[in-house]
Amino acid sequence: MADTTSAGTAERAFGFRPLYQQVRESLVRRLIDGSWQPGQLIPSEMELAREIGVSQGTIRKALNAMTAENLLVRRQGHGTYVAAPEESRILFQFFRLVPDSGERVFPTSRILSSSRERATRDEASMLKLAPNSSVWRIERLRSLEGDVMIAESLSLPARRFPGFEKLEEIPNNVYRLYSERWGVTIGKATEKLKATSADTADAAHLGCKPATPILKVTRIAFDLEGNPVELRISRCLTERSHYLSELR
Amino acid sequence: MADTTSAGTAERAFGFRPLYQQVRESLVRRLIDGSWQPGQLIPSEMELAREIGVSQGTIRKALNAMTAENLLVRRQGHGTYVAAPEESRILFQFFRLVPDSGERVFPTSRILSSSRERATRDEASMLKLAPNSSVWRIERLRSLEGDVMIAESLSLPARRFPGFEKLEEIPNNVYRLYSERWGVTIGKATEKLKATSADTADAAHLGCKPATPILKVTRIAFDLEGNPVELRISRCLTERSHYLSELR
DNA sequence: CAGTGGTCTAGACCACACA
DNA sequence: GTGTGGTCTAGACCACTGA
Repeated sequence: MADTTSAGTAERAFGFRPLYQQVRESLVRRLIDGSWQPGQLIPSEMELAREIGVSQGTIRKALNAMTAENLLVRRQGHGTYVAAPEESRILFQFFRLVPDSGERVFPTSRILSSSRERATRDEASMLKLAPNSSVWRIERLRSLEGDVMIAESLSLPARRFPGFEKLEEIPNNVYRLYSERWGVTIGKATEKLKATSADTADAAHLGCKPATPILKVTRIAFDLEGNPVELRISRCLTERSHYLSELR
Repeated sequence: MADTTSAGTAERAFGFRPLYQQVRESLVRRLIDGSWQPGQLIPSEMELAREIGVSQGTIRKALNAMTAENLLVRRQGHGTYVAAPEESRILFQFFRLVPDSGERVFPTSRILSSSRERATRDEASMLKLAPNSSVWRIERLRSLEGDVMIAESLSLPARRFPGFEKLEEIPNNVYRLYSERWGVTIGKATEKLKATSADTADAAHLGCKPATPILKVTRIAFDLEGNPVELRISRCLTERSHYLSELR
Protein backbone atom coordinates (compact mmCIF):
# COMPACT_ATOMS: atom_id res chain seq x y z
CA MET A 1 0.00 0.00 0.00
CA ALA A 2 2.81 2.38 0.91
CA ASP A 3 4.24 1.85 -2.59
CA THR A 4 1.37 3.59 -4.25
CA THR A 5 1.78 6.67 -2.10
CA SER A 6 4.63 8.27 -3.98
CA ALA A 7 4.49 6.18 -7.14
CA GLY A 8 0.94 5.85 -8.34
CA THR A 9 2.30 5.18 -11.82
CA ALA A 10 2.21 1.39 -11.78
CA GLU A 11 -1.25 1.55 -10.29
CA ARG A 12 -2.42 3.96 -12.93
CA ALA A 13 -1.40 1.69 -15.78
CA PHE A 14 -3.86 -0.92 -14.49
CA GLY A 15 -6.63 1.58 -13.91
CA PHE A 16 -6.56 4.33 -11.33
CA ARG A 17 -8.04 3.53 -7.94
CA PRO A 18 -8.06 6.08 -5.13
CA LEU A 19 -5.86 5.16 -2.19
CA TYR A 20 -8.66 5.51 0.32
CA GLN A 21 -10.74 3.00 -1.63
CA GLN A 22 -7.88 0.52 -1.59
CA VAL A 23 -7.61 1.10 2.14
CA ARG A 24 -11.36 0.65 2.49
CA GLU A 25 -11.21 -2.66 0.66
CA SER A 26 -8.36 -3.97 2.74
CA LEU A 27 -10.27 -3.05 5.90
CA VAL A 28 -13.49 -4.64 4.63
CA ARG A 29 -11.45 -7.78 4.05
CA ARG A 30 -10.64 -7.81 7.76
CA LEU A 31 -14.36 -7.84 8.44
CA ILE A 32 -14.99 -10.59 5.91
CA ASP A 33 -12.22 -12.88 7.14
CA GLY A 34 -13.20 -12.27 10.73
CA SER A 35 -9.98 -10.71 11.99
CA TRP A 36 -12.21 -7.87 13.17
CA GLN A 37 -15.27 -9.16 15.00
CA PRO A 38 -18.65 -7.38 15.38
CA GLY A 39 -18.65 -5.09 18.39
CA GLN A 40 -14.86 -4.98 18.54
CA LEU A 41 -12.90 -1.76 19.02
CA ILE A 42 -10.54 -1.33 16.08
CA PRO A 43 -7.21 0.53 16.15
CA SER A 44 -7.26 4.32 16.15
CA GLU A 45 -6.77 6.37 13.01
CA MET A 46 -3.16 7.13 13.92
CA GLU A 47 -2.30 3.48 14.50
CA LEU A 48 -3.89 2.40 11.21
CA ALA A 49 -2.12 5.20 9.40
CA ARG A 50 1.24 4.04 10.72
CA GLU A 51 0.49 0.38 10.06
CA ILE A 52 -0.75 0.83 6.49
CA GLY A 53 1.64 3.63 5.63
CA VAL A 54 -0.79 6.33 4.54
CA SER A 55 -1.80 9.58 6.15
CA GLN A 56 -4.40 9.84 8.87
CA GLY A 57 -6.66 11.76 6.48
CA THR A 58 -6.77 8.88 4.03
CA ILE A 59 -7.59 6.41 6.81
CA ARG A 60 -10.32 8.75 7.95
CA LYS A 61 -11.88 8.89 4.50
CA ALA A 62 -11.95 5.08 4.33
CA LEU A 63 -13.40 4.77 7.85
CA ASN A 64 -16.06 7.39 7.15
CA ALA A 65 -17.08 5.60 3.97
CA MET A 66 -17.46 2.35 5.91
CA THR A 67 -19.42 4.16 8.61
CA ALA A 68 -21.81 5.46 5.94
CA GLU A 69 -22.34 1.84 4.84
CA ASN A 70 -23.23 0.84 8.40
CA LEU A 71 -20.15 -1.36 8.66
CA LEU A 72 -18.55 0.67 11.46
CA VAL A 73 -19.72 2.88 14.28
CA ARG A 74 -17.57 5.83 15.37
CA ARG A 75 -17.85 7.53 18.73
CA GLN A 76 -15.98 10.69 19.50
CA GLY A 77 -13.80 10.27 22.54
CA HIS A 78 -14.23 6.47 22.37
CA GLY A 79 -12.96 5.01 19.16
CA THR A 80 -14.22 3.09 16.15
CA TYR A 81 -16.18 -0.15 16.54
CA VAL A 82 -17.24 -2.86 14.13
CA ALA A 83 -21.02 -2.55 13.72
CA ALA A 84 -22.88 -5.32 15.51
CA PRO A 85 -26.33 -6.64 14.55
CA GLU A 86 -28.02 -5.05 17.58
CA GLU A 87 -31.78 -4.99 17.90
CA SER A 88 -32.09 -1.26 17.50
CA ARG A 89 -29.86 -1.05 14.45
CA ILE A 90 -31.55 -3.99 12.71
CA LEU A 91 -34.90 -2.47 13.61
CA PHE A 92 -34.15 0.73 11.76
CA GLN A 93 -32.13 -0.67 8.91
CA PHE A 94 -34.05 -3.80 7.95
CA PHE A 95 -37.45 -3.86 9.56
CA ARG A 96 -39.85 -1.51 7.79
CA LEU A 97 -43.28 -2.56 9.06
CA VAL A 98 -44.56 0.09 11.46
CA PRO A 99 -47.81 0.23 13.45
CA ASP A 100 -50.10 2.91 12.01
CA SER A 101 -50.26 4.77 15.27
CA GLY A 102 -47.14 4.61 17.29
CA GLU A 103 -43.44 4.08 17.27
CA ARG A 104 -41.32 1.49 15.58
CA VAL A 105 -41.27 -1.71 17.60
CA PHE A 106 -39.21 -4.85 17.27
CA PRO A 107 -41.53 -7.77 16.54
CA THR A 108 -41.62 -11.00 18.50
CA SER A 109 -41.40 -14.34 16.68
CA ARG A 110 -42.78 -17.85 16.94
CA ILE A 111 -41.16 -20.62 14.92
CA LEU A 112 -43.58 -22.95 13.12
CA SER A 113 -41.13 -25.30 11.43
CA SER A 114 -37.55 -25.66 10.33
CA SER A 115 -36.28 -28.27 7.90
CA ARG A 116 -33.75 -29.10 5.24
CA GLU A 117 -35.18 -29.18 1.73
CA ARG A 118 -34.23 -29.21 -1.91
CA ALA A 119 -34.17 -25.66 -3.25
CA THR A 120 -37.06 -24.79 -5.51
CA ARG A 121 -36.24 -23.30 -8.88
CA ASP A 122 -37.05 -19.83 -7.51
CA GLU A 123 -34.90 -20.27 -4.42
CA ALA A 124 -31.99 -21.56 -6.46
CA SER A 125 -32.14 -18.66 -8.88
CA MET A 126 -32.57 -15.95 -6.27
CA LEU A 127 -29.86 -17.37 -4.01
CA LYS A 128 -27.62 -18.17 -7.00
CA LEU A 129 -27.45 -21.84 -6.10
CA ALA A 130 -26.99 -24.90 -8.30
CA PRO A 131 -30.30 -26.65 -9.05
CA ASN A 132 -31.32 -29.10 -6.34
CA SER A 133 -28.97 -27.62 -3.74
CA SER A 134 -30.03 -28.01 -0.13
CA VAL A 135 -31.56 -25.13 1.76
CA TRP A 136 -32.76 -24.70 5.30
CA ARG A 137 -36.34 -23.50 5.30
CA ILE A 138 -37.81 -21.85 8.38
CA GLU A 139 -41.42 -20.82 8.76
CA ARG A 140 -42.36 -18.38 11.48
CA LEU A 141 -44.99 -15.90 12.63
CA ARG A 142 -44.11 -12.43 13.85
CA SER A 143 -46.20 -10.21 16.07
CA LEU A 144 -46.33 -6.48 16.58
CA GLU A 145 -47.79 -5.25 19.84
CA GLY A 146 -49.16 -8.72 20.56
CA ASP A 147 -50.97 -9.31 17.26
CA VAL A 148 -49.66 -11.63 14.56
CA MET A 149 -48.85 -9.42 11.60
CA ILE A 150 -46.40 -11.41 9.50
CA ALA A 151 -46.16 -14.99 8.28
CA GLU A 152 -42.75 -15.51 6.78
CA SER A 153 -40.47 -18.12 5.35
CA LEU A 154 -36.68 -17.93 5.38
CA SER A 155 -34.52 -19.94 2.97
CA LEU A 156 -30.81 -20.31 3.64
CA PRO A 157 -28.16 -22.09 1.55
CA ALA A 158 -27.33 -25.19 3.63
CA ARG A 159 -23.66 -24.91 2.63
CA ARG A 160 -23.29 -21.49 4.29
CA PHE A 161 -25.00 -22.60 7.50
CA PRO A 162 -23.63 -26.04 8.49
CA GLY A 163 -25.02 -27.58 11.64
CA PHE A 164 -28.18 -25.53 11.47
CA GLU A 165 -30.21 -28.54 12.63
CA LYS A 166 -28.27 -28.62 15.91
CA LEU A 167 -29.64 -25.26 17.03
CA GLU A 168 -31.66 -25.55 20.20
CA GLU A 169 -33.58 -22.41 19.42
CA ILE A 170 -33.91 -19.95 16.59
CA PRO A 171 -33.84 -16.44 18.03
CA ASN A 172 -35.92 -13.50 16.95
CA ASN A 173 -32.96 -11.58 15.58
CA VAL A 174 -31.56 -14.07 13.08
CA TYR A 175 -29.01 -11.64 11.66
CA ARG A 176 -27.20 -11.71 14.97
CA LEU A 177 -27.39 -15.49 14.88
CA TYR A 178 -25.89 -15.63 11.38
CA SER A 179 -23.10 -13.38 12.54
CA GLU A 180 -22.27 -15.06 15.85
CA ARG A 181 -22.62 -18.66 14.73
CA TRP A 182 -21.43 -18.62 11.13
CA GLY A 183 -19.62 -15.30 10.79
CA VAL A 184 -22.10 -14.27 8.09
CA THR A 185 -22.67 -10.51 8.16
CA ILE A 186 -25.63 -9.06 6.30
CA GLY A 187 -24.57 -5.86 4.57
CA LYS A 188 -27.55 -4.93 2.46
CA ALA A 189 -30.81 -6.31 1.12
CA THR A 190 -33.33 -5.62 -1.61
CA GLU A 191 -37.06 -6.03 -1.17
CA LYS A 192 -39.75 -6.40 -3.83
CA LEU A 193 -43.29 -5.63 -2.69
CA LYS A 194 -46.54 -6.84 -4.15
CA ALA A 195 -50.15 -6.85 -3.02
CA THR A 196 -51.78 -10.26 -2.99
CA SER A 197 -54.57 -12.08 -1.14
CA ALA A 198 -54.35 -14.29 1.90
CA ASP A 199 -54.69 -17.96 1.06
CA THR A 200 -56.22 -20.29 3.64
CA ALA A 201 -52.87 -20.93 5.31
CA ASP A 202 -52.15 -17.19 5.56
CA ALA A 203 -55.62 -16.60 6.93
CA ALA A 204 -55.15 -19.23 9.61
CA HIS A 205 -51.74 -17.84 10.54
CA LEU A 206 -52.63 -14.18 10.50
CA GLY A 207 -56.08 -14.54 11.97
CA CYS A 208 -57.84 -12.89 9.04
CA LYS A 209 -60.41 -13.98 6.47
CA PRO A 210 -59.19 -15.75 3.36
CA ALA A 211 -58.74 -13.33 0.44
CA THR A 212 -57.86 -10.44 2.75
CA PRO A 213 -55.37 -8.23 0.88
CA ILE A 214 -51.86 -8.73 2.21
CA LEU A 215 -48.49 -7.25 1.44
CA LYS A 216 -45.99 -9.78 0.13
CA VAL A 217 -42.37 -8.76 0.66
CA THR A 218 -39.64 -10.76 -1.05
CA ARG A 219 -36.25 -9.96 0.43
CA ILE A 220 -32.84 -11.08 -0.74
CA ALA A 221 -30.14 -10.32 1.82
CA PHE A 222 -26.45 -10.14 0.88
CA ASP A 223 -23.26 -10.69 2.86
CA LEU A 224 -20.30 -8.30 2.83
CA GLU A 225 -18.98 -9.84 -0.39
CA GLY A 226 -22.30 -9.31 -2.11
CA ASN A 227 -23.36 -12.98 -2.18
CA PRO A 228 -27.06 -13.64 -1.56
CA VAL A 229 -27.34 -15.58 1.71
CA GLU A 230 -30.97 -15.34 2.71
CA LEU A 231 -34.26 -15.37 0.85
CA ARG A 232 -37.18 -14.19 2.95
CA ILE A 233 -40.79 -14.04 1.88
CA SER A 234 -43.00 -12.16 4.33
CA ARG A 235 -46.76 -12.00 4.06
CA CYS A 236 -47.92 -9.01 6.06
CA LEU A 237 -51.28 -7.85 7.32
CA THR A 238 -51.42 -4.11 6.74
CA GLU A 239 -54.78 -3.27 8.24
CA ARG A 240 -53.25 -1.58 11.26
CA SER A 241 -49.65 -1.19 10.11
CA HIS A 242 -47.75 -0.10 7.03
CA TYR A 243 -44.44 -0.52 5.25
CA LEU A 244 -42.41 2.65 5.58
CA SER A 245 -40.18 3.78 2.73
CA GLU A 246 -38.13 6.96 2.82
CA LEU A 247 -37.09 8.60 -0.45
CA ARG A 248 -34.13 10.95 -0.14
CA MET B 1 -18.91 33.62 8.68
CA ALA B 2 -15.24 34.58 8.62
CA ASP B 3 -15.61 35.69 12.25
CA THR B 4 -16.13 32.17 13.47
CA THR B 5 -12.96 30.94 11.79
CA SER B 6 -10.52 32.16 14.37
CA ALA B 7 -12.99 32.91 17.16
CA GLY B 8 -15.47 30.08 17.51
CA THR B 9 -15.98 31.24 21.11
CA ALA B 10 -19.12 33.32 20.66
CA GLU B 11 -20.60 30.58 18.53
CA ARG B 12 -19.77 27.95 21.10
CA ALA B 13 -21.62 29.75 23.86
CA PHE B 14 -24.84 29.36 21.88
CA GLY B 15 -24.21 25.77 20.95
CA PHE B 16 -21.38 24.57 18.76
CA ARG B 17 -22.12 24.20 15.08
CA PRO B 18 -19.44 23.02 12.63
CA LEU B 19 -18.42 25.66 10.13
CA TYR B 20 -19.10 23.44 7.14
CA GLN B 21 -22.68 22.95 8.35
CA GLN B 22 -23.16 26.68 8.63
CA VAL B 23 -21.77 27.00 5.11
CA ARG B 24 -24.10 24.23 3.94
CA GLU B 25 -27.09 26.01 5.40
CA SER B 26 -26.19 29.32 3.82
CA LEU B 27 -25.82 27.59 0.45
CA VAL B 28 -29.13 25.72 0.86
CA ARG B 29 -30.72 29.10 1.50
CA ARG B 30 -29.54 30.20 -1.93
CA LEU B 31 -31.45 27.24 -3.38
CA ILE B 32 -34.54 28.01 -1.32
CA ASP B 33 -34.67 31.71 -2.21
CA GLY B 34 -33.96 30.95 -5.84
CA SER B 35 -30.69 32.83 -6.23
CA TRP B 36 -29.34 29.54 -7.51
CA GLN B 37 -31.67 27.95 -10.06
CA PRO B 38 -31.97 24.25 -10.94
CA GLY B 39 -29.48 23.28 -13.61
CA GLN B 40 -27.31 26.33 -12.98
CA LEU B 41 -23.52 26.15 -12.70
CA ILE B 42 -22.49 27.50 -9.31
CA PRO B 43 -19.15 29.18 -8.49
CA SER B 44 -16.08 26.98 -8.10
CA GLU B 45 -14.77 25.88 -4.71
CA MET B 46 -12.03 28.49 -4.79
CA GLU B 47 -14.44 31.32 -5.57
CA LEU B 48 -16.86 30.28 -2.81
CA ALA B 49 -13.98 29.93 -0.37
CA ARG B 50 -12.83 33.47 -1.09
CA GLU B 51 -16.35 34.86 -1.01
CA ILE B 52 -17.39 33.22 2.24
CA GLY B 53 -14.01 33.49 3.89
CA VAL B 54 -13.33 29.86 4.76
CA SER B 55 -10.90 27.37 3.33
CA GLN B 56 -11.53 25.40 0.18
CA GLY B 57 -11.67 22.20 2.24
CA THR B 58 -14.59 23.49 4.29
CA ILE B 59 -16.47 24.51 1.14
CA ARG B 60 -15.80 21.08 -0.27
CA LYS B 61 -17.24 19.36 2.77
CA ALA B 62 -20.42 21.42 2.52
CA LEU B 63 -20.74 20.80 -1.24
CA ASN B 64 -20.17 17.07 -0.83
CA ALA B 65 -22.84 16.90 1.87
CA MET B 66 -25.29 18.64 -0.45
CA THR B 67 -24.32 16.32 -3.27
CA ALA B 68 -25.10 13.33 -1.03
CA GLU B 69 -28.55 14.83 -0.46
CA ASN B 70 -29.13 15.07 -4.21
CA LEU B 71 -29.21 18.87 -4.07
CA LEU B 72 -26.13 19.32 -6.24
CA VAL B 73 -24.37 17.42 -9.00
CA ARG B 74 -20.59 17.63 -9.29
CA ARG B 75 -18.67 16.81 -12.44
CA GLN B 76 -14.92 16.66 -12.49
CA GLY B 77 -13.47 19.00 -15.06
CA HIS B 78 -16.85 20.78 -15.35
CA GLY B 79 -18.00 22.28 -12.12
CA THR B 80 -20.86 22.01 -9.65
CA TYR B 81 -24.49 22.28 -10.78
CA VAL B 82 -27.76 22.69 -8.95
CA ALA B 83 -29.62 19.40 -9.30
CA ALA B 84 -32.54 19.65 -11.71
CA PRO B 85 -35.66 17.46 -11.62
CA GLU B 86 -34.67 15.53 -14.73
CA GLU B 87 -36.61 12.48 -15.82
CA SER B 88 -33.82 10.05 -15.09
CA ARG B 89 -33.05 11.42 -11.64
CA ILE B 90 -36.72 11.52 -10.61
CA LEU B 91 -37.11 8.03 -12.01
CA PHE B 92 -34.45 6.63 -9.71
CA GLN B 93 -35.10 8.76 -6.68
CA PHE B 94 -38.87 8.85 -6.47
CA PHE B 95 -40.43 6.27 -8.74
CA ARG B 96 -40.15 2.80 -7.23
CA LEU B 97 -42.61 0.73 -9.29
CA VAL B 98 -40.66 -1.55 -11.60
CA PRO B 99 -41.89 -4.07 -14.18
CA ASP B 100 -41.22 -7.62 -12.95
CA SER B 101 -39.13 -8.46 -15.95
CA GLY B 102 -37.15 -5.60 -17.31
CA GLU B 103 -35.62 -2.27 -16.61
CA ARG B 104 -36.94 0.74 -14.79
CA VAL B 105 -39.12 2.81 -17.10
CA PHE B 106 -40.64 6.23 -16.67
CA PRO B 107 -44.42 5.91 -16.76
CA THR B 108 -46.73 7.89 -19.02
CA SER B 109 -49.70 9.75 -17.58
CA ARG B 110 -53.27 10.64 -18.47
CA ILE B 111 -55.07 13.33 -16.48
CA LEU B 112 -58.64 12.48 -15.46
CA SER B 113 -59.56 15.62 -13.58
CA SER B 114 -58.16 18.63 -11.81
CA SER B 115 -60.09 20.88 -9.47
CA ARG B 116 -59.93 23.12 -6.45
CA GLU B 117 -61.49 21.61 -3.31
CA ARG B 118 -61.75 22.00 0.41
CA ALA B 119 -59.09 19.90 2.10
CA THR B 120 -60.39 16.80 3.80
CA ARG B 121 -59.39 16.25 7.39
CA ASP B 122 -56.71 13.79 6.27
CA GLU B 123 -55.30 16.12 3.65
CA ALA B 124 -55.20 18.99 6.09
CA SER B 125 -53.40 16.97 8.73
CA MET B 126 -50.88 15.37 6.38
CA LEU B 127 -50.14 18.64 4.59
CA LYS B 128 -50.17 20.58 7.86
CA LEU B 129 -52.92 22.92 6.65
CA ALA B 130 -55.61 24.76 8.56
CA PRO B 131 -58.99 22.97 8.42
CA ASN B 132 -60.99 23.83 5.31
CA SER B 133 -57.99 25.21 3.44
CA SER B 134 -58.13 24.96 -0.32
CA VAL B 135 -56.22 22.29 -2.19
CA TRP B 136 -55.79 21.45 -5.83
CA ARG B 137 -56.75 17.85 -6.45
CA ILE B 138 -55.58 16.05 -9.56
CA GLU B 139 -56.61 12.56 -10.57
CA ARG B 140 -54.58 10.71 -13.13
CA LEU B 141 -53.73 7.28 -14.52
CA ARG B 142 -50.18 6.16 -15.16
CA SER B 143 -49.05 3.43 -17.51
CA LEU B 144 -45.96 1.28 -17.63
CA GLU B 145 -45.07 -0.27 -20.98
CA GLY B 146 -48.51 0.68 -22.32
CA ASP B 147 -50.64 -0.84 -19.55
CA VAL B 148 -52.36 1.25 -16.90
CA MET B 149 -50.72 0.34 -13.61
CA ILE B 150 -51.45 3.24 -11.28
CA ALA B 151 -54.48 5.33 -10.43
CA GLU B 152 -53.37 8.24 -8.33
CA SER B 153 -54.58 11.43 -6.76
CA LEU B 154 -52.39 14.43 -5.99
CA SER B 155 -53.33 17.06 -3.41
CA LEU B 156 -51.49 20.38 -3.36
CA PRO B 157 -51.95 23.32 -0.98
CA ALA B 158 -53.61 25.98 -3.15
CA ARG B 159 -51.62 28.70 -1.41
CA ARG B 160 -48.30 27.26 -2.59
CA PHE B 161 -49.46 26.83 -6.18
CA PRO B 162 -51.32 30.01 -7.23
CA GLY B 163 -52.72 30.10 -10.75
CA PHE B 164 -52.78 26.34 -11.01
CA GLU B 165 -56.10 26.51 -12.87
CA LYS B 166 -54.47 28.50 -15.67
CA LEU B 167 -52.23 25.61 -16.69
CA GLU B 168 -52.89 24.47 -20.23
CA GLU B 169 -51.52 21.04 -19.51
CA ILE B 170 -50.26 19.05 -16.56
CA PRO B 171 -47.07 17.28 -17.59
CA ASN B 172 -46.00 13.80 -16.64
CA ASN B 173 -43.11 14.98 -14.49
CA VAL B 174 -44.90 17.25 -12.04
CA TYR B 175 -41.81 17.82 -9.88
CA ARG B 176 -40.22 19.70 -12.73
CA LEU B 177 -43.45 21.68 -13.10
CA TYR B 178 -43.45 22.60 -9.40
CA SER B 179 -39.86 23.73 -9.71
CA GLU B 180 -40.14 25.71 -12.94
CA ARG B 181 -43.49 27.33 -12.31
CA TRP B 182 -43.54 27.90 -8.56
CA GLY B 183 -39.92 27.45 -7.49
CA VAL B 184 -40.96 24.55 -5.28
CA THR B 185 -38.18 21.97 -5.07
CA ILE B 186 -38.98 18.52 -3.71
CA GLY B 187 -36.13 17.39 -1.47
CA LYS B 188 -37.42 14.19 0.09
CA ALA B 189 -40.56 12.16 0.57
CA THR B 190 -41.90 9.42 2.78
CA GLU B 191 -44.16 6.65 1.56
CA LYS B 192 -46.47 4.39 3.56
CA LEU B 193 -47.52 1.18 1.81
CA LYS B 194 -50.55 -0.95 2.46
CA ALA B 195 -52.26 -3.77 0.64
CA THR B 196 -55.95 -3.17 -0.09
CA SER B 197 -58.53 -4.21 -2.68
CA ALA B 198 -59.64 -2.46 -5.79
CA ASP B 199 -63.02 -0.77 -5.46
CA THR B 200 -65.20 -0.43 -8.54
CA ALA B 201 -63.59 2.87 -9.53
CA ASP B 202 -60.08 1.37 -9.23
CA ALA B 203 -61.19 -1.65 -11.21
CA ALA B 204 -62.54 0.51 -13.99
CA HIS B 205 -59.39 2.62 -14.07
CA LEU B 206 -56.88 -0.17 -13.81
CA GLY B 207 -58.75 -2.64 -15.98
CA CYS B 208 -58.91 -5.32 -13.31
CA LYS B 209 -61.70 -7.11 -11.47
CA PRO B 210 -63.12 -5.44 -8.36
CA ALA B 211 -61.50 -6.75 -5.18
CA THR B 212 -58.21 -7.41 -6.94
CA PRO B 213 -55.44 -6.83 -4.37
CA ILE B 214 -53.68 -3.54 -5.02
CA LEU B 215 -50.81 -1.70 -3.42
CA LYS B 216 -51.80 1.63 -1.91
CA VAL B 217 -48.90 4.06 -1.59
CA THR B 218 -49.40 7.24 0.42
CA ARG B 219 -46.61 9.72 -0.24
CA ILE B 220 -45.94 13.01 1.47
CA ALA B 221 -43.34 15.07 -0.40
CA PHE B 222 -41.39 17.86 1.29
CA ASP B 223 -39.74 21.00 -0.04
CA LEU B 224 -36.18 22.06 0.84
CA GLU B 225 -37.36 23.65 4.08
CA GLY B 226 -39.08 20.46 5.15
CA ASN B 227 -42.66 21.67 4.61
CA PRO B 228 -45.08 19.10 3.17
CA VAL B 229 -46.14 20.32 -0.27
CA GLU B 230 -47.70 17.32 -1.98
CA LEU B 231 -49.89 14.45 -0.83
CA ARG B 232 -50.06 11.64 -3.33
CA ILE B 233 -52.12 8.49 -3.02
CA SER B 234 -51.28 5.88 -5.64
CA ARG B 235 -53.22 2.68 -6.12
CA CYS B 236 -51.01 0.25 -7.99
CA LEU B 237 -51.61 -3.01 -9.79
CA THR B 238 -48.74 -5.29 -8.84
CA GLU B 239 -49.56 -8.34 -10.88
CA ARG B 240 -46.75 -7.72 -13.35
CA SER B 241 -44.73 -5.15 -11.45
CA HIS B 242 -43.42 -4.53 -7.93
CA TYR B 243 -42.35 -1.78 -5.59
CA LEU B 244 -38.58 -1.88 -5.15
CA SER B 245 -37.03 -1.02 -1.81
CA GLU B 246 -33.31 -1.13 -1.14
CA LEU B 247 -32.07 -1.57 2.42
CA ARG B 248 -28.49 -0.43 2.96
C1' DC C 1 -3.78 24.68 -22.54
C1' DA C 2 -6.29 26.44 -18.29
C1' DG C 3 -9.70 25.40 -14.99
C1' DT C 4 -12.50 22.22 -12.51
C1' DG C 5 -13.32 18.79 -9.02
C1' DG C 6 -10.80 14.59 -6.71
C1' DT C 7 -7.08 12.82 -3.85
C1' DC C 8 -3.54 12.97 -0.46
C1' DT C 9 -0.83 14.88 3.00
C1' DA C 10 0.46 17.36 7.32
C1' DG C 11 -0.49 19.77 11.23
C1' DA C 12 -3.31 22.52 14.46
C1' DC C 13 -7.00 22.85 17.43
C1' DC C 14 -11.74 21.44 19.34
C1' DA C 15 -15.29 18.36 21.60
C1' DC C 16 -15.92 14.41 24.10
C1' DA C 17 -15.26 10.35 27.26
C1' DC C 18 -13.13 8.15 30.90
C1' DA C 19 -9.91 7.22 34.34
C1' DG D 1 -4.83 14.50 31.94
C1' DT D 2 -4.70 11.55 28.01
C1' DG D 3 -6.43 9.77 23.97
C1' DT D 4 -10.14 9.45 20.79
C1' DG D 5 -12.68 11.11 16.77
C1' DG D 6 -14.28 15.79 14.56
C1' DT D 7 -13.19 20.14 12.36
C1' DC D 8 -10.44 23.34 9.83
C1' DT D 9 -6.72 24.86 7.23
C1' DA D 10 -3.09 24.97 3.56
C1' DG D 11 -0.87 23.30 -0.20
C1' DA D 12 0.57 19.80 -3.60
C1' DC D 13 -0.53 16.91 -7.20
C1' DC D 14 -3.82 14.03 -10.18
C1' DA D 15 -7.75 13.18 -13.47
C1' DC D 16 -11.02 14.99 -16.35
C1' DT D 17 -13.14 18.38 -19.59
C1' DG D 18 -13.52 21.61 -23.21
C1' DA D 19 -11.56 25.38 -25.73
